Amino acid sequence: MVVRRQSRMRQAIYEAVLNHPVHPTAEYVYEQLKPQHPSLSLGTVYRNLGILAEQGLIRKIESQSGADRFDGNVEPHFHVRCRECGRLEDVFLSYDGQMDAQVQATTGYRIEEHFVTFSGLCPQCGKKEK
Amino acid sequence: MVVRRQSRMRQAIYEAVLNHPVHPTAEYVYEQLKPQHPSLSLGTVYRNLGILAEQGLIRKIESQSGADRFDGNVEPHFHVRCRECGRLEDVFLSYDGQMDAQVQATTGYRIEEHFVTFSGLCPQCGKKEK
DNA sequence: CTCGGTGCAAACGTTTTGCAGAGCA
DNA sequence: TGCTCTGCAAAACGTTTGCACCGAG
Repeated sequence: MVVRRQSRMRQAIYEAVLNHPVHPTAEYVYEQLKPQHPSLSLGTVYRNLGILAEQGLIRKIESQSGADRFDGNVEPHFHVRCRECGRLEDVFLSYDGQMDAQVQATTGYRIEEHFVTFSGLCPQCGKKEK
Repeated sequence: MVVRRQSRMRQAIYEAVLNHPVHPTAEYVYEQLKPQHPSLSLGTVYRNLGILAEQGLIRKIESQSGADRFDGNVEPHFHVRCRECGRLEDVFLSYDGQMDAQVQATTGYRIEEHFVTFSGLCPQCGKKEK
């Protein structure tokens, strides 16, 4: 890997992901930082989110239909997504590493991790649907 | 929902997904059907895959980095993806519906289902990496 | 001074959409 | 005949990349 220098922009992008309660998209991070950093470009946001994910400082979460999201919490944890409004939140359940071993034995894959995503309706959308 | 008519094209697209061992992309379905249906267009494939998924006849699987994949198996089951070559296969583990209830209780979401994706190296890529 | 970071804009791959015509009920 | 489905092409969308300049070390 290339040796990375310290850069104010990357630090700001990192903090924007860390400090945000939701799991922001690249576009969202861009809009958050644009006021304080008028020269910022979207390409830089994408580049740095990619670098940060590669370094293991943040995680990239693929979102079904729509833009990728990023997560400042790198501990194993799961997510719940509202199928109506797309809201994505953390779920704290114990990570069952035994499942990885079990799948590794039956599939022949060298399993490194697994992701769990719950899907349903968030409280707001659940009310509307009734 | 709009009342759907029967269409040969949609039926053919449905069968292409069902009869295929892997989890095909829209592009792949298109290439499979093009020889027998020279007038077929990619837009029609996308439209019909969307309709079939909406009707619950197939499932849409979001694939991290790359094109969406479709799955003719609508029974709850999980997937394993090779992080190197992107191969996606089924994993048969018992579906734990209790987890849904547990998450519903702690998050307030009305949970309908959950998805599990294992990630690692497939046997071929595992060999290369050694 | 060197080499990584940045802004800008163009390009990319995937998916969606507007339209006019074909086809099912 | 109604309204859906289709092909086509253009456009939308999220993301990546080439380039020239800026800036950290």
